[in-house]
Amino acid sequence: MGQNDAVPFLLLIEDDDSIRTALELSLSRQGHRVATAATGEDGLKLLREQRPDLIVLDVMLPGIDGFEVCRRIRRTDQLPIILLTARSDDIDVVVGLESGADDYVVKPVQGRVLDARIRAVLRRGERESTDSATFGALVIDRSAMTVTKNGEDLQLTPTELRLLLELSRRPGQALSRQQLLRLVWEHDYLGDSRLVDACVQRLRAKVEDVPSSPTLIRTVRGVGYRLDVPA
Amino acid sequence: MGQNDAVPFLLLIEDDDSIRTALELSLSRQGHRVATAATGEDGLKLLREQRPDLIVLDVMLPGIDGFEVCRRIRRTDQLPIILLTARSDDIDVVVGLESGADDYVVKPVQGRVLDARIRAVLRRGERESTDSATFGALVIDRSAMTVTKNGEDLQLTPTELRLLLELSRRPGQALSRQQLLRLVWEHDYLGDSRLVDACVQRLRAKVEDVPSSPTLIRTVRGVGYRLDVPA
DNA sequence: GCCGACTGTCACAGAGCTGTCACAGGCCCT
DNA sequence: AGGGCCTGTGACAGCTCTGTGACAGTCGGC
Repeated sequence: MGQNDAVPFLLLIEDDDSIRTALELSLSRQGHRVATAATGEDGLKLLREQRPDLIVLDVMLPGIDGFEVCRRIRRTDQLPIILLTARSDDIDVVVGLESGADDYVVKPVQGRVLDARIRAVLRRGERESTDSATFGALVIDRSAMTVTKNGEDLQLTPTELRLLLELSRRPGQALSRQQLLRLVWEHDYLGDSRLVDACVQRLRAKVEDVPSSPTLIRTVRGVGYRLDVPA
Repeated sequence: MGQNDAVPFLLLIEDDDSIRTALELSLSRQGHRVATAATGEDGLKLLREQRPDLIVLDVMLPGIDGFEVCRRIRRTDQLPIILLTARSDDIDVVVGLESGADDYVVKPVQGRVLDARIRAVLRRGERESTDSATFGALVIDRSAMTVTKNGEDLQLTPTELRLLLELSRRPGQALSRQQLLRLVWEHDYLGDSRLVDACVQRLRAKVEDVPSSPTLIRTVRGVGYRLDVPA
């Protein structure tokens, strides 16, 4: 199963021998592992046997065409598919993408362009499960609801976590105490309480390297606080 | 906040008035909600305020260009970005995709093509429901609907099984009690009942090695629970 | 340097959250 | 109809977290 290998494992389905060979060579050079097939049937068979990470699929194939291969794959599989074609009609692009492809590339295509598109599609797949933001050594995983600093898990309380999440959604932007109260506490009133300050302090104690001279959660005098993106 | 709306909420960043207006109209017709900005700065500001589901970003912008906007967004945000440009040089495509964009579209572009590409990027490959999933010593067989621990069959009750299945479909992702109620019980309301907690506890008793210090089904304070993939 | 305003820090009491348990009703099977 | 297993509920204890007020420290303007 290719899913978690470091090197992407691709299946290239293309009937034209010279194009197939050229692309296989080029993609191998870019650091991919490549399996190839010349027909849709062979491709579907290889897919089941080898479980690639991504499929590059020519549209004009003998027998069942690329659109149909794409649809059949999509009935049972969610793996990324890039359609490859000589036709650049808009309607083809739409049909291709609607049959479930992730991208549609028009031939002739430079190896490094295809490579870049492959990486973009694979990246997208990885991202679906991890919505994260990075601030220096701090990584906020919004789906797991965890925060790590230099790779170590930080134990944040629910309020601290909500505060950090709201700040991280507006990086570099100063948020007033009033705004933070609304966003994090869902209060509308502001007594002159030290509520926000106290929570910021507790958060800094866990997040900052030197809590007394913070570099991430900066104080904006007369306003509130701001989460900075280190340079 | 666009995250869970049915209608995709897009942010279009494009400095050319006529193109921007045309695209906005076209995308609205395709059923999207659209916000627009004419500069990178305004776009970044709108992004933070409005939290769109996807960004369509022109490359040639006054001030900071599209590539740079893209890179800045990627430091803290994982939302999909489609680059839009008049230049079709291969090198630009590569640079664009490497600055973190999900797709790269060359102007002029038909509305329905852009729409198809937007939908392709947004299409969330609902996590592939492979037949079996493994979490440490735990193996979940979705087609047989059985769960084994160190090879031994576990006798889960129907509700426990549904709960485990829902958690395992989103490994590493924290699910709130509310979400779990909807997914497992098909409730919409959340009284302060201990329902979810009680079921989790029963599940842990069967699934965890040491139920009192669980390593698989983790509590996320203030949120809910999460099924972790052991390292 | 002085002053006022703003911010950081601390300790503590009360609130809130979670884990746990016992129990009653419901469902299914026999 | 009876019995056994599931399931949902409420109560409760333990623990963590939260909000508050007081006070010290810091910053900036004059």
